[in-house]
Amino acid sequence: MQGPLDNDINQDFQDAIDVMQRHSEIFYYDTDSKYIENIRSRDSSVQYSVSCYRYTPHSAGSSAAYDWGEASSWSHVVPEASPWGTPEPSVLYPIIPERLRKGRKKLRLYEYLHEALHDASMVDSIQWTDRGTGTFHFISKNKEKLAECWGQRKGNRKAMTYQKMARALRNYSRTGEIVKVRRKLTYQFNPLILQRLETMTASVPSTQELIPHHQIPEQGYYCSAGADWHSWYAQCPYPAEYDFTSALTSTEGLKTHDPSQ
DNA sequence: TAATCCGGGATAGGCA
DNA sequence: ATGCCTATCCCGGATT
Repeated sequence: MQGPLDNDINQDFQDAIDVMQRHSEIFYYDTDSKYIENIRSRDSSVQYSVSCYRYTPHSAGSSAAYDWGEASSWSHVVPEASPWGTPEPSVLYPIIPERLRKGRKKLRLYEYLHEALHDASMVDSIQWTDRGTGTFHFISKNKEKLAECWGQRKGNRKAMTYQKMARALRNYSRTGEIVKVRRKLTYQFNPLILQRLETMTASVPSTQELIPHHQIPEQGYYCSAGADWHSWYAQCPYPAEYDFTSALTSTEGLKTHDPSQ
């Protein structure tokens, strides 16, 4: 349940992020075992803010794959020197560098969209409509850019288009992972999926980490996915089919009951 | 009327 | 080799 106060806090918090995004350029890149995140202010009077994270494999010395669900793999460290004192990184990675994903199942579209929703460079393509309910929308003008990025991320030979990406999104309405909202270019995450994505996001560096913790409301955006179940359930095309118990415990996608069983 | 968006069948490709 | 799952392709209808 989200009260008016929560909404006010969330709105203020979102406003703050919007201001940051408007006045800053946020870049990510990684070195050997470190992931460096920068907010470079467009206002020269404001100093850069830098966050640096060290990725620590659990079995030292081995080539252990990055454990997506393991929060302790990342630790916040103080960078030895400002990355801006070093040559500009030639490659800027998306929020989750693809090469850190090895050993993990293929990136799902809804995971990518969730990433994009936290990616300042994608704010002109996709935005939260209501983060608390997991509702988001594409920006008509730039939605193709997001689709192209998705296609590139997948390594497709042919260019991805919004048409094709939206078709994949509609497939999710069958599994309940994402449903279409009766509003143009607007979709909604399943609350359980959103909760899981938010949990994963919280274990990986994000722009949220750049905000001093004492300034983050305890029930901030990242925790507000506690989810408007009723509104989501109303959108669900096959509500009777969802197995919420297994969905809560499963690490995979939502399962559906086979009526024939 | 054209452009855009949406829905869905068919199929390719990866994976267990 | 097979079946399942997901993404992609493509077309037609609805909406703006």
